[in-house]
Amino acid sequence: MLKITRKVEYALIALRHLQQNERGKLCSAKTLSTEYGIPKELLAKILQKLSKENIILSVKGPKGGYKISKDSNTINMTKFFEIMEGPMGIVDCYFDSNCEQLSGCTIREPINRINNSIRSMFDKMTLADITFK
Amino acid sequence: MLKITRKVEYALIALRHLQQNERGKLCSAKTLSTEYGIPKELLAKILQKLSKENIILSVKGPKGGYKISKDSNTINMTKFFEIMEGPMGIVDCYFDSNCEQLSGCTIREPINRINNSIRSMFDKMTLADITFK
DNA sequence: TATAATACGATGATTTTAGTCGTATATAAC
DNA sequence: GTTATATACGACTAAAATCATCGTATTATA
Repeated sequence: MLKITRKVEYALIALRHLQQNERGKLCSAKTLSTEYGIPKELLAKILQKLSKENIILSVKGPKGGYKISKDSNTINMTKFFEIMEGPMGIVDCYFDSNCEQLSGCTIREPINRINNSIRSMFDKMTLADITFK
Repeated sequence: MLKITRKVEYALIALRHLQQNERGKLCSAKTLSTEYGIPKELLAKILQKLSKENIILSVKGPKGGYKISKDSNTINMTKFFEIMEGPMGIVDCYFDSNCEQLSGCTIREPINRINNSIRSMFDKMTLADITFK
């Protein structure tokens, strides 16, 4: 419980690498995959998602690959997690609420408070805090 | 990702009920189960665990059941989560580390910082914050 | 002695997460 | 223009975690 997924982990590893890479230099999914022992196809899809969201930039063809984009610094961790995994909340009932507590949920408020605390914590944390420091 | 489990959810609902119950009055697993629409056997096991950890007190036999213990106020959420689910961390490599990053994990430190932030947040939060307020 | 409760381990089902495969598209180099 | 190497993307399979059930033992009340 309260875990981040491998997808997020892999994304952070890749982003850190690209972030610290020489400016403008491209790095392919294959390179990253072999360097960090991450399944290639899986990493590829992760990089594609990051690219789609303009966190990284992609170049196709031989000698192609990815590099970090300027946007990456401005993104906070809440947004990053939601890009990678969809809506973030410690319980599901915030998004797809088909929860059927017979007599009304008694822990909604306290759960809400926990949730807000976590979100506000990640709001204040930028992607660069993870990929640089 | 970053979700609490149903087990924890059910525990909190049950604890809140017991907390707000008349002092000394017992409440059975069956009662709680039907009142909140929680699978009986599952809830039973959760209550047994809480009892084993002295968060609640159990009485066997007909007219038996559970009631809140005094200890429950002194427990923080980090401890509570760990009682319910074992070691708490946003990644596994803190406990059973058989992680095989070929060239050393590059995100260990930042992940650590996130982890500490979450833990310290839950350290400051008591079970009573959830079951009372 | 029958009944209603907790105690607990084993097993099965479901859901989520992780990983793979196949195919299309773009582009550099020859 | 053909080949090789890269990204793009959707469908599928595998593995793991979570959720739930079952069976049986124990305890204590009436």
